[in-house]
Amino acid sequence: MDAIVTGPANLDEASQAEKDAPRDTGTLGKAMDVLEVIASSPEPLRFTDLLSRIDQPRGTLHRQVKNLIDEGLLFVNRDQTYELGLRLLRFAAKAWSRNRFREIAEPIIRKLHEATGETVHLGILSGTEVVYLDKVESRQTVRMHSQIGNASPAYCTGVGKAALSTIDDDKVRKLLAKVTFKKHTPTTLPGVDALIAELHQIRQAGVSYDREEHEPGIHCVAAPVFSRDGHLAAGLSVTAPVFRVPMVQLQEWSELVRETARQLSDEVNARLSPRS
Amino acid sequence: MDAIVTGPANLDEASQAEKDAPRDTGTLGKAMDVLEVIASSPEPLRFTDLLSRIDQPRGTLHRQVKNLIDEGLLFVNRDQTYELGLRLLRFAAKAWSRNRFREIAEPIIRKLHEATGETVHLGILSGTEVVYLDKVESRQTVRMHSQIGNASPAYCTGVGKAALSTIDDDKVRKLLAKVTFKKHTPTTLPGVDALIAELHQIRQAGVSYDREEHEPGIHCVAAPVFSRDGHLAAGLSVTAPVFRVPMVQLQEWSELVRETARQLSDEVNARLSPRS
DNA sequence: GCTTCAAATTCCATTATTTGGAACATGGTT
DNA sequence: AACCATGTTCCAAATAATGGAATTTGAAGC
Repeated sequence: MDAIVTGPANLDEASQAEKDAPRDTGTLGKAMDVLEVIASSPEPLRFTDLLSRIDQPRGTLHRQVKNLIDEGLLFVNRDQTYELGLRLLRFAAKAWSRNRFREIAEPIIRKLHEATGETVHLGILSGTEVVYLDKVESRQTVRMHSQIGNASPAYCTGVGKAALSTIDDDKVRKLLAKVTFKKHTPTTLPGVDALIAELHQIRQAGVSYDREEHEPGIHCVAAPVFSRDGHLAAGLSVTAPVFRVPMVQLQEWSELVRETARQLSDEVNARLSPRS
Repeated sequence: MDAIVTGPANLDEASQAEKDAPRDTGTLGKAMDVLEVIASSPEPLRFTDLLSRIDQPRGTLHRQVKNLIDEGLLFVNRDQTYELGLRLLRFAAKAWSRNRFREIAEPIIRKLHEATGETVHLGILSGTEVVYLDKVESRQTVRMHSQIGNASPAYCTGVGKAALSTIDDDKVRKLLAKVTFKKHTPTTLPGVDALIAELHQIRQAGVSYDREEHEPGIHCVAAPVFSRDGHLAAGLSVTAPVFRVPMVQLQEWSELVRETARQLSDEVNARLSPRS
């Protein structure tokens, strides 16, 4: 398959999305906005809560919600709060099992895990976020699945910065124009300028680091995956807790990580060819 | 949360869905049909393939597909075939991690796994299919995730038949009116009448068996999870290969499985109360 | 058991979006 | 170079979505 960067259209159009030109996906877009609000809310929402968060009249929103429910994309709890529906799970299972990029990457990231003994992530850029497509970790069966499919901001993760490094500066600026750089930890990058500066370093070094920028106590070394024509912005990383694995160790792994990512890039470009 | 049976609306309306009254979800419904066609196709589809499978004029379908792509629900490969988009993965990850039914069930199915040593599944009815919400299995890290979110027909799986047994006969008939009973193996039930007859036995016994009805060489014992007002039709099962675990062993486990399911039912009814 | 009030749901004339046929572009192949 | 299959754009007509207001529901207080 040959994944393309998804999310708010492709990179070129990404800027004029959001509020200015309200993303012309018509009725579908409005329905997805509802799903997005529900997905992003920490606590369950009732109808009135939705109403206050979405700029739509009662009747309209009500019908949209009803349609989403009828389609299995949303379900109603007994206490009249809403949750994402099971049909989304079903779709995602198919999306994942058929994703050729992930499939090609699997043996490669497994090897990287065996070499380092630490958790390895494979992530791909979707809009301004990184979605984790796969991971390999030591023991741990619990929370195993919850990680896959999770999205994190690109600007504060190793994989995210690696992925962004495959994109031109000005496109990165456009893409992240609407993103607020939330300070998750003391080392989180403060804004787009600092990020662009770091991307230059990443392009030179071929690896990126997350220096506890997203979660305190967790750092990682990552490297970008290049696809021939830039239709895919992705990266892989080795992640570890600071207390067990010092930065020096990550730096020692950097060459291995970069080489592994290069190998994956080659495989992807060979096997996800146009006209396979 | 307190999951309700999703899919083609609730059970009462399920019958008049599909073709007769073409499921009045308007534009959204048509968009989801496109996703469904792509999700259900074994091989990648190009635009013309889609066109032949969906009864829509060129221009219309083209705009629908474009909207789906802009929303990140679909992506285009370099060879112009379509796949489900990463945004679905992201939604599903949230849906799963927030699902309280699954959360409540986790320790319980884990215990069942420890007692039997075999694979345990937790499934919930969505339309006419069973979606696997969770599973616990022995070793195996590979393909771990692909199973979760997968859907199988309800009529030929242990969990599916258990879930259906919590629903009145006539509602089951309505629900399955449009389903074709595909003969996956020699023992697959031939039709709805045979199924209803078996559901009677299941209600009496409190457990259901999948006697290699879905996959040759695989059988299982399952039991239904009852929710107070029938807003949730689910089941759990212990699955094993025939060559290693004989039917007699499954029968010995039946009491344990039934008891475990009863325990889960109690927890669910206590903790997913209306007005939590 | 009755009243109250907020929340959810339904209704329908108006308005905006989707539709669909046909013309136009593209790019790979003979 | 011409062809053919596939993908893309356009716009008047048809259809579906909109949104304000009325109605129903149901939980908590009197």
